[in-house]
Amino acid sequence: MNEAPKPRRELPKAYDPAAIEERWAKYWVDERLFEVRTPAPGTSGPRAFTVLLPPPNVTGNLHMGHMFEHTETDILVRWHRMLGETTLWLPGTDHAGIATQMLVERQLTSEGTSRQALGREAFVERVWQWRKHYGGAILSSMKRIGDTVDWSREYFTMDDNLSVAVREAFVRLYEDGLIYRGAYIVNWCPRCQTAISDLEVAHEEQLGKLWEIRYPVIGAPGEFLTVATTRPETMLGDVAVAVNPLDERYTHLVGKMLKLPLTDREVPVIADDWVKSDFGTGAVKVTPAHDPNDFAIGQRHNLPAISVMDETAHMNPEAGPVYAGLDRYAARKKVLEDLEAQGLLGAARDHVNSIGKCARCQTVVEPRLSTQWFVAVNKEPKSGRLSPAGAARKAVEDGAIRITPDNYSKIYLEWMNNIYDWCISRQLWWGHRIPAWHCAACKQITVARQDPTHCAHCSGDQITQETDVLDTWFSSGLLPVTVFGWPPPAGQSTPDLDAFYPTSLLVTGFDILFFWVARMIMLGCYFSLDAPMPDGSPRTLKDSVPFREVYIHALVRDADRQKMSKTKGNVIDPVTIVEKYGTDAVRFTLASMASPGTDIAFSEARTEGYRAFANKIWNAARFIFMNVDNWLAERGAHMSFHGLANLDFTDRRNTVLLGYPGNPNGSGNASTDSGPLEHRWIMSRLFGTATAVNAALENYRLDEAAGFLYQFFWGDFCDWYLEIVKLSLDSPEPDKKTMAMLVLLAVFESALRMLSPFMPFLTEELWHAYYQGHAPMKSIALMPYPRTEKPTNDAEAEADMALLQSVITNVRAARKDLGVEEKVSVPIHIRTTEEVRSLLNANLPIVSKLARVSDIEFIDQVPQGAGTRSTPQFDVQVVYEKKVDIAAERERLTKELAKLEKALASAERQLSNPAFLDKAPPHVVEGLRKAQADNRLLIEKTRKALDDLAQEDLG
RNA sequence: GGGCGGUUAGCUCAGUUGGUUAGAGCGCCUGCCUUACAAGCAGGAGGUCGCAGGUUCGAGCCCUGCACUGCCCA
Repeated sequence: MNEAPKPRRELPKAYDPAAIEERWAKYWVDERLFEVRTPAPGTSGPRAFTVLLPPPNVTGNLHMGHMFEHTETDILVRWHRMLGETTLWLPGTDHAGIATQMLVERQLTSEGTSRQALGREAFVERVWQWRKHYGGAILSSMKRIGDTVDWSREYFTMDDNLSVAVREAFVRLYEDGLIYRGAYIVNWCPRCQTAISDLEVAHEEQLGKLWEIRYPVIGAPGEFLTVATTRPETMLGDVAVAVNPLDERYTHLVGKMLKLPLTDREVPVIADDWVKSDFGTGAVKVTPAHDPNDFAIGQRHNLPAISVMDETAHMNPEAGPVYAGLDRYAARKKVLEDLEAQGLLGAARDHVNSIGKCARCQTVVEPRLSTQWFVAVNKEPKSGRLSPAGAARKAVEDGAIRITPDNYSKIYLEWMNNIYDWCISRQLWWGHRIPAWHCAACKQITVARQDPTHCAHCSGDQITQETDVLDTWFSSGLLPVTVFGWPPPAGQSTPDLDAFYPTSLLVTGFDILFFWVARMIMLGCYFSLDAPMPDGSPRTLKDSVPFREVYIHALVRDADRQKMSKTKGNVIDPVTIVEKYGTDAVRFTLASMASPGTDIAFSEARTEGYRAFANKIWNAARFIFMNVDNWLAERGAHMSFHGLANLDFTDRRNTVLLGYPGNPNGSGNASTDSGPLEHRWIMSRLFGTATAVNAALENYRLDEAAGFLYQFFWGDFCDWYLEIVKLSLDSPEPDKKTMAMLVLLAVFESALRMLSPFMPFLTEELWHAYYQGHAPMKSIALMPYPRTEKPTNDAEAEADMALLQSVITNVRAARKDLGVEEKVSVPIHIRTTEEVRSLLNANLPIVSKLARVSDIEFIDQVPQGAGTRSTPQFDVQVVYEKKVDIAAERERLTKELAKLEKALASAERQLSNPAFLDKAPPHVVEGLRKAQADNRLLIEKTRKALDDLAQEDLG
């Protein structure tokens, strides 16, 4: 077992993330702190919280989007773990068929060879080699940024066990009638030479032309039907021209034949509703083999489909000898020239059309007629279950899956309602090869779990395996069940499915809501039904979902809100930023900007700010350690955690304070109920912050949670509490000092735990330093998260402290008005109530120290004018002889007066309205009355101050 | 063309079921090397909440229209 890296108790003056982060990152992995054993069957442990990592592409590197996604997930995962749940975050990568194949092929090209030269088997072996050597880059980055995943369960979609499951799933869907093979128009990438799914096509608006071509009408010399097209080269594959049946311009032509220019074919004029009369000329050429809409028309009218291009988007012999061999764009040029020459080319108009490009290589996609494998997502299987898409809709409609932000549910359902059959075959070599065999004799297909030797239909042995592989998303869509051991033995479940399925949460980006999320839901709901519930009862839709919650995170953009892209050159590499500012600062930046549904404009300035925050905490720790070490040394004691020995980890009603550490005398009750104000106040703020942070995390408001922590640590703890507590730490009274020490330590320890999910490295370092090698756990990440069932805020302490702060701030401001030097202590005069007076008297040292006040005199009337500040509760005057900047003072007072008068007017308007008094809730009316009274007084005082100023100016 | 969002301080964003004088971070201005922290401390400036109507005692928030803008789908 490794010792925890020894944190230095004597901290360097400045926080240096580079010095600590790699050490802890390695420690977390080496110690296997976040591995989760499968609970033994029948045991009922604490609730499990399970998250499946959306598998990054095995060829990929960590980019800002990953960093953000992982930060959000890790915060939530660490939080749940610290709440005592059995927390499993499962990492892995997918085999990324097209991307990986492309990459290795590029290597081969540079070596002067090719995939074809190598042959399929050797090529696949080569890809495995590549994966072994380079495929883990992103996983290393995950380790570096501290993702608390269970590395022992890491998966890869091409692993043996997952491959067996993928094959089983394919065979099952085929047997259930949900997988079929058919000839359809698919999106074909001529560069990748494979079919790709609808989702892998990115549409782009592009300025093109709409050409008009005249098709001669047969039997009517001189008459033409003019069609409009954006892709003239496809006319060589036309089989008809379609017009709208209601379009009177063309009714007389329907049924007639046209001469197809540049060919010797004749094609009919048909009527179809789909044609829009107001588009182009109202007549469209029909090319079923090269356009999805035309394909549909072709189906409706029983037209043939003539493919005029090959798989590389060059014209084939069907296009005719003149054009065969030309690239599609060269062919377009030639077709246009030839039409022009024959006088058949009409007008060419500018036209913005949407061009589909391959999401991988940006090549313009060619709709292509080919034979592919499909999942019939809208079909109900023979078993009578819901169709995959039907179940996936119902799961969200019924709330079995909750999507956050919830407007994505609508988008999801909208999309699911319009989903088409899913093309799952890819013409690649890298991937799960489709387990289907074609029989040369009877032409039938045999789909089997074990490689067959004979055709299942005619028993012939002339069978060859299908060459296509499966879409990567098919295997990643199965992950939620396959990573837990699906398929189970017949009629049974698996221990992992029992313990971890359905998973609790999926954190992912909007862009793969359909790519992957919808597919996981379809496949998860389908296949998990095989496994009964842990108690043996049948699984229903509610428990068949792959996850109960989906949190859709936003996009990370650059500081100018531009999408990051390699072509724009504005990509921010998270690793570079991490090295510059520290992982914690980057994580905190992302968390604090993670308002659900809003894209993040990532700015380094912001990260710099949060590095300053980390430094602030670092230095607070330095200060605390310096003091506590002296104090301990005086007693010959060291830090320990007596309270923890008795800590019941299952009693999670209150984990804000885990007992008071470092209490070497066994005495010194740290109860603060009646203690000094600052202790009661900081405790109240601590509990209040814990409540707020937990509530925010509950609602995926990481931005709010980060904000609360920032405010507490910097605002409350450092700016106020530490400054005040210095008085007690320097106190000659031992009891006072002990109490301060204990509260300070307890609050700091708790605050570190609260911050830990957000800044795991810094807090780990400081937490270990805190315990000087006597830490109660191997990691702060295994400690209970500060939480309390009953919010125990001390309203009185908070109100008193607010007043004290107000006095201090007003004195500081008045000092500035008079130009008092920072170091100089000055006497003040205060006019206030008896109550405030006694509060101030009880806390005189605080006011003296924080506002640099030498003496306080309570008087009945404070003169208005420079150096005086007024609030509803008090008037305070800084007594100091110095010339004031009259112009500046007048400006300030004038502005102040305007503000007050505006507020007063607003209050008076409302209070004089009977309807308002009648209908507004009492506390609003009361508040307004009080504000009105206060403002009247303050206005009077401000006016007086202005008058005095005028006098002074004259004098 | 269909759908979904956005418009609040110089920048990036919060703003709970409508309720008292709209907040934060960064940036900016002024003064301070006060022994935890100059990656700091203290004080300060800055917004008629895109525009126009409407509902309401009361609108940044609800409704209608408009303008600008982003994304997804076809």
